[in-house]
Amino acid sequence: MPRTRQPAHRHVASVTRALTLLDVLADGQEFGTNEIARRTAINASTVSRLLATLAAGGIVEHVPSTGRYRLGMRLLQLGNAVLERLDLRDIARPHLEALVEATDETATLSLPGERFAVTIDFIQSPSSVQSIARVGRPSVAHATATGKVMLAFGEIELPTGRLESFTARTITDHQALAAEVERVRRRGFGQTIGEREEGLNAIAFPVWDDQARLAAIVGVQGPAPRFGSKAMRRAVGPLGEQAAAISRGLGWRRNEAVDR
Amino acid sequence: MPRTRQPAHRHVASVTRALTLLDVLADGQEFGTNEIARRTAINASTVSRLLATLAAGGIVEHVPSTGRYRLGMRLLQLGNAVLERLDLRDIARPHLEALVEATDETATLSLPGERFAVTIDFIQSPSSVQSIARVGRPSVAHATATGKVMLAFGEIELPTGRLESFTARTITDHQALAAEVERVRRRGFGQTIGEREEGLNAIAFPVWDDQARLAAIVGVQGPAPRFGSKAMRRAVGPLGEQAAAISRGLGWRRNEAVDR
DNA sequence: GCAGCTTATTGCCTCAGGGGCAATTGCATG
DNA sequence: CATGCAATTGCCCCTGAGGCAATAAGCTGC
Repeated sequence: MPRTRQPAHRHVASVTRALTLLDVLADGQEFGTNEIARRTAINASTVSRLLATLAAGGIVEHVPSTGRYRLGMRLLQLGNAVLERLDLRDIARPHLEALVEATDETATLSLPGERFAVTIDFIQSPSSVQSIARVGRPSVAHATATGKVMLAFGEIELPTGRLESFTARTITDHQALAAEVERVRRRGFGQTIGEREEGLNAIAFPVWDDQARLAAIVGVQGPAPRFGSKAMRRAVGPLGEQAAAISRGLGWRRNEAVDR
Repeated sequence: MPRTRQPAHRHVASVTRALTLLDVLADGQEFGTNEIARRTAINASTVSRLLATLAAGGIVEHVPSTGRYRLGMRLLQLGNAVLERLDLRDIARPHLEALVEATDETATLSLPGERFAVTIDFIQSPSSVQSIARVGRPSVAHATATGKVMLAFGEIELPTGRLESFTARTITDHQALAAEVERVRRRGFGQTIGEREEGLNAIAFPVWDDQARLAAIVGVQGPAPRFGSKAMRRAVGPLGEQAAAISRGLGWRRNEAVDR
């Protein structure tokens, strides 16, 4: 099996355009053809034809009653195919449970991505009614504990564009972010205090694969009144332990999986 | 808001091709460019460029170590965006729980699609170790209880192509299928006995929306030794009740949602 | 280590097919 | 009833997508 020529391809414009449509639809709302055309600056006739093509593949669906389009069922299937291969989840699950047991807060497992980390599993705190985690949800790099861990330990450079502000405490300055990432690196874990969402605090630890590269990120998050600095400090120990335990689990699994 | 011209569009070929690639990748395996090219009868250079385009959008990812491609994280996000809008799930959840409580078997909730139904939620039987349900999994129309309900009560015509055989009991004859569907219609629910999978039995009921159209399908399934004909007969009552309860729930919700 | 296989990617050329415009149809609104 | 906006489609032109062949990079067996 040959390898390793880095793809620096000519892209297929119509496919790129189709993906742009999905960007618009990704927030869960329904949109009309013209609405999408306006938001993407693609000609409405083109949008109409692209949507029809995507609809034929089940990627989007046409809602007859409104004449608008939304994401289709096929995406459920595809999304789940992705989930199925993440055996990482199976390994990590008991540790997430242990974490919730120990901290009484919501525990999350995320995978580092290109620009943000993606939640692939979580266990809700028994005390939280409202869901604050969701599979597939992106963790913004500069404003979440998970994201900071990704920046600190993943092999990626810091974001260069504008840093979106979510609350008054969000780090929006590149210098400050670099310093914070350095702190995370030294301290070994990431932390946010109301930077992504008012009153939401979190800490997150890296999970390493057998090559000592960032494989995943585990985090604990909770509402400020309950999960304040004291509770966070108490949670650091258990979280670090469980993160390490998952790393060890990955090691075994990897070794088993190596077949050559 | 204008409406209702039925799209009978010219499709965009490159996008269709891109979707074909996803078909191949959908089973969860990794594939190389040439491998995919062979399976889809698309030229390898085209496949290479399409994959690069999809990879740029996060729909697939390039695994550097093997040089192959697999489905990407973005699909998690998109799949979950679909799930988020299915408030049907929230309505149905307690009823699924009640069903598991009553029958001790796995309960599923599915949405009728074009050619098959899609599982959108389920609760595992406490007695089953092995998972026999999964979100996003398609229920074949002619070989599952859920699928039969879809054929019987959805506004779609029976499949015309070859009926794939999964076990010795799978209905593969169109006449026989028509008769079975008619029986489902009269009896009010669907049933399969080892037709989709050896030793797996199931029954399924329709859920109606306020327009008396098929909105969803609830089912109960279990292994033959435990969930035999007697157990199935016992399960019919509770299943029918819960299905009706969900239909009522939908009614309320719809009425609340109507804003014009 | 070399010869010969396979695989992935890219340059180049050509022409099919995709994009844009404008016309058409269908609703909605005043 | 007139006007306006949305969605789709016919048509034409030209771009950009696809195919071929060349190239690069492994991997396999000897």
